[in-house]
Amino acid sequence: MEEFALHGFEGASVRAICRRAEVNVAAVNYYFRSKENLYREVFHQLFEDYGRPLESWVASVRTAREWAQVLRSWLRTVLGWWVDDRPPLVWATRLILRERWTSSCVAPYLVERVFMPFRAQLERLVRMGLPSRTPEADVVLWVNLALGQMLQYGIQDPPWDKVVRPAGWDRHRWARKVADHVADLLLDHLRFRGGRRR
Amino acid sequence: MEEFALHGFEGASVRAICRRAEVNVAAVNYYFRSKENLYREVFHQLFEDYGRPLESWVASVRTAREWAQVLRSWLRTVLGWWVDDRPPLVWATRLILRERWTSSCVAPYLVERVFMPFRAQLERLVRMGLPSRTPEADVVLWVNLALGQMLQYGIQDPPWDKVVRPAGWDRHRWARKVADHVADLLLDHLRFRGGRRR
DNA sequence: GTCTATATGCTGATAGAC
DNA sequence: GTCTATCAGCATATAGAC
Repeated sequence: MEEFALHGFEGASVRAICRRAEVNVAAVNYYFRSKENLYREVFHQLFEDYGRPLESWVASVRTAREWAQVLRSWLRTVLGWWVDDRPPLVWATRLILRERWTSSCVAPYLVERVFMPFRAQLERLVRMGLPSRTPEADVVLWVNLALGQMLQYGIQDPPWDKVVRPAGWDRHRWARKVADHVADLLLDHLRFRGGRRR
Repeated sequence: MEEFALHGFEGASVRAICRRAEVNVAAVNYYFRSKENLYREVFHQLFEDYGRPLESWVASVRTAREWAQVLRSWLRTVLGWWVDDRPPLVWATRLILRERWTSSCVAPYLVERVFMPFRAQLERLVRMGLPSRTPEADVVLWVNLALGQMLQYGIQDPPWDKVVRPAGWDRHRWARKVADHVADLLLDHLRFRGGRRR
């Protein structure tokens, strides 16, 4: 996972992976048949339950008060994941960002099974704050407003860390500030209209 | 430029570049001394004047009305660049996004000489809408809210294009919608307080 | 199953003919 | 300046000994 996250699919070498795993170089091809299959396996293991723990929060919303709380907590938690620089979260973030801008064979899996369901959670929360006949486009605008911030703050390595965060703020304190800013914005422009079953 | 934009620094091969340029493989090392120097040259040529044409807009703001207009035009124009899929803009976007998440030797140049000045334009516009003693952090929040959208919509290749834009919207019409949404948001929460000389 | 040795191919860089 | 041939090194994958 770490080798792929640091160097990408092409940049990571089977030799380096085997050296770090303390196995011989033939092991990858013996157990996985190819480097590509190993890469797929990494994604399945890393992303199988991505976003799953938050699903119950969204499903439990009943009142306007709960809606506001869950929306804020969801943004705080998820942004917290994206700025986390410890394994395995940092590997997941790096791999998503890599696949987003240079897609490989796993990109369809990542979009369909990981990103779309994850995104659907926020979409559902946003829909609760808009009239029932709101066009799809307006929902997407608000969802992407928030998701754009995830992208922005995922990976804060030099020299780009200077660009993303003011001096004197550590990543976690800043992530909370950003999440609250986005939450305030959403709560300011949306109004709870009751949780609708899909 | 295109080879580096499509495959990255490591993925692009000197042979492929020379084939496409219809020169022999020794030419790169003869003229540039190394592949890395060629890469640097690509960045200098591509980014020397990035964002320059918009600087005069920002400098010309005098009234609240002009401020609102320039802010909106700036966002529309820049987002238009980021969703543009024609050379050389699409190469520039791809290279920025690559360098953002897997930095190489040119990243410091890109941050200092390209991204920071570009970002400073928006920062100046945002500052015009906030009280003079507003903490740095609040300015960064608003600037990044907008810049996060650029990232989000830069490169809309499958399968990620489904994630970013509702069905039935072409990229340019959608980019305008997004820019206006962000502009409305900023104009809603900020108020022109006079352009201050820096 | 585990490992070494090797096959085959591509990489960036360069020596030397023209 | 331009080009071909070649170098040394690394890549994935695999054959075959143990």
